[in-house]
Amino acid sequence: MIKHSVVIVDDHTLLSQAIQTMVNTFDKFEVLYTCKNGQELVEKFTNSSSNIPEVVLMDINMPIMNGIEATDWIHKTHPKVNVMALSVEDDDKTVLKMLKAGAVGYLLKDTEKTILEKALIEIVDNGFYHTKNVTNLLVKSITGVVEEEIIFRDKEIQFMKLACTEYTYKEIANEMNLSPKTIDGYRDTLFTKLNVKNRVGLVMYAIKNKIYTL
Amino acid sequence: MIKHSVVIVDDHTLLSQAIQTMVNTFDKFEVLYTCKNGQELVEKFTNSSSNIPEVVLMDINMPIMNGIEATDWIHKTHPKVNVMALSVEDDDKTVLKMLKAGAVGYLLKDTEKTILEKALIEIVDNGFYHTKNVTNLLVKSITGVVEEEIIFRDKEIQFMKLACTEYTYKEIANEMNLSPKTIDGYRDTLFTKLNVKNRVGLVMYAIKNKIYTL
DNA sequence: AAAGTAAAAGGGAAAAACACCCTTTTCTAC
DNA sequence: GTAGAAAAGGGTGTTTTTCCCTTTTACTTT
Repeated sequence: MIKHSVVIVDDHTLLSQAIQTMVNTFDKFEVLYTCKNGQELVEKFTNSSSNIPEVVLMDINMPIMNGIEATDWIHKTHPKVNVMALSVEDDDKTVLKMLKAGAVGYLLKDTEKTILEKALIEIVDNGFYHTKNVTNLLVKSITGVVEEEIIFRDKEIQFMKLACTEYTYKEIANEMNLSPKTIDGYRDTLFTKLNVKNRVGLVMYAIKNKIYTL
Repeated sequence: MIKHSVVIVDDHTLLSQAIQTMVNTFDKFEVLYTCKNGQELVEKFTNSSSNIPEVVLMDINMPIMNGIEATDWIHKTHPKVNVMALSVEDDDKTVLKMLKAGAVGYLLKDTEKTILEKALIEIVDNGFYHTKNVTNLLVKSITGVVEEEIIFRDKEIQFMKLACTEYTYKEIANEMNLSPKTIDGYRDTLFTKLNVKNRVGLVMYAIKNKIYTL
């Protein structure tokens, strides 16, 4: 029997190797190789067409090129490859971003071995696998319950990151080579955009939405 | 050949099962069972003496009873059991806490399969396995380079949590049924204690040290 | 009971943050 | 090219934060 090829992308070597060992115990699947991040995957894909698998198991939080960017890239350049997210993150926004990027499945790392096998089989057979949670989320998203992404400009992102430090606004202005007044403007628009009252609210938003990473 | 028994504790089922599969491929080791948190492990241990393994692979971040508490419990009640931490956390304080709790090894999830096997072998043979990083850390800790834990009063903790919200200090004072001036005092002593310049510094400290949880 | 100590409360002043409203410049689409 | 939008900068006043330093209150300890 020809086995379906799988590639695992996760920055934690031990985990990707462990999942590799596990997937290799599945009758219908075998792991082609593992990657530590999206960039490594891109290199593998572009190096040789024999490196293109049928399914990619993709972690989301990775350095250099994260799971969302990598999924997006695969979806655009190799649309036949099925990407399944495999993550600890289960917040609505992240899941939706991953699905928008083209993932055909989303599994939490907190699932059973048998579920992983079942999901892989469904993906090669039907082209997708979604748990109840993800389906519910999709329904919520089309009914508009999930609030849409706020778009930030580069300067705003940069400002938010600096606002998460002990710099005063004057120092931030200096750091960004802008007038303190411009910084005041950024702050004011962000306060309105994000519906926060003060700098602490801004900081909490930046952290929760991973604009500033600890 | 009699294999050495291993128990894996990790709240992410898929990962513990994957590591289980991997450990079972090692010649000298076999997995007895896996647990989702410290509490489950305690129950297993107390239920039957046949549940006591030689080695425990312990994750740190878990709900209900975390890796540090669980390691502490094992160390006190079953001193013959070797606990090896297996975590993504690699900050000095966490590692030291784990070692103080009695862990005889500390591996990052970002290591090779062969290292895990090597570490397991060393642990059953010599009673411990430590990477260079951990050894360096231990040297630092005895030379006092690692700063010791700062102790907070209950009111300070409560204040710090509220300082991470959009409340003004006046509102915090109201919330805590204290005079705004008392709150000023808390803030001032904390600024000194933590060596921060302003409220954002305080917020960042509280988040990094998990006093305020998102 | 007196003394000592630490938490709580307070006064005052300067700096920073916040709010609001307005003008000029730059970019971009039609 | 021009209209409209976005970005940047400006002015002014209010509130909050921050920093010193003092006083009161409460709680031990001897």
